[in-house]
Amino acid sequence: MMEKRTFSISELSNEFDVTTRSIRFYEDQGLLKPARRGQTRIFSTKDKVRLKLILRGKRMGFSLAETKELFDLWDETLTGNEKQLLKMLTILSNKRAHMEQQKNDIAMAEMEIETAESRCRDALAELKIKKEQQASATSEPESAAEQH
Amino acid sequence: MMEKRTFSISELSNEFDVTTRSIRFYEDQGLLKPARRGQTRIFSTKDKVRLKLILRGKRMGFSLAETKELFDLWDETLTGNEKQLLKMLTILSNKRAHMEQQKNDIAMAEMEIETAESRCRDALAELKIKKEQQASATSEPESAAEQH
DNA sequence: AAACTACTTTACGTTTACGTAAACTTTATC
DNA sequence: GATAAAGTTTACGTAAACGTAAAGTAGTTT
Repeated sequence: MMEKRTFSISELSNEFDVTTRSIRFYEDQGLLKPARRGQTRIFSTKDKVRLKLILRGKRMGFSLAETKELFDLWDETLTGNEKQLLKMLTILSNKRAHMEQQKNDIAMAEMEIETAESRCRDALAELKIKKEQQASATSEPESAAEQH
Repeated sequence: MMEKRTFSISELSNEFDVTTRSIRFYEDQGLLKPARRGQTRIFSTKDKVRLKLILRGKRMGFSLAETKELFDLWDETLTGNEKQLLKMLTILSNKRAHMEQQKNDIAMAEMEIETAESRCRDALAELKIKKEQQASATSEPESAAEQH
């Protein structure tokens, strides 16, 4: 019932399509904290979840530093004092605002993509008509006379 | 009725909250093509629109090179051959996919932000209760005896 | 005319997020 | 026990997107 609970670096690398270099870099920056067996890194499911969050954060435009700050604050909420908790709430609120902006951006972009697509389709249709005219002009030479 | 049709670099800089350095850099990279009066740049409304698109692209995670490619293809659709138009449609389709991914990411993140917020609120409520208990313990010393 | 303001070019510096190569260790396989 | 496979550290290199400083020009206000 329980998922496999540890992962090698290459397993994560394959699963998330990210280089081992990147994973090690994320550890170096304090975003991941894999255990070790000898020298070898052993990643827990927590590490795996965090890696997923890192990558999603990147897609959303967050820097590694921002994501790390969130992770750190999140850990502190377990034992956190009031100040930390309030700071966390502030940051979460900012993320919300950021996401609202992004939703707006996406909505605008979607509309523009639609108009761009129809412009392309129209242009293609134009080309097609021209081609057909050309074809009929060569196969029915008398129509060339009509062009006078 | 018509909007003012030209802008100085600092006007755009102020309006979009971006440095003049960035604007010049965008020109340097071929994303903007302001006219000149002597040495001085004169930006048209088209430039202004493009600047807006550049910035929104950035917020959406597009590189300047990607945005430039879109601009170039867009211009070509006016005179474009079939190949260019089909390429444009492909790219637009990719952008759509990208945006679907982003919408997914945002939806997930929104959920997680909500759970994070309630965790914070719960923790704050806990702290408040503790504080009140402490306060009543000091103001009503006999309750200390109850702790036996 | 002097000073101010906005604009310009040139060019080197900086941060982020890795890529890439070299040299080494540990573990599994033949 | 050699050799391959997967892992490691160390360290220099790189692309993108500007920041920043220097030095010059062009118009305009005092």
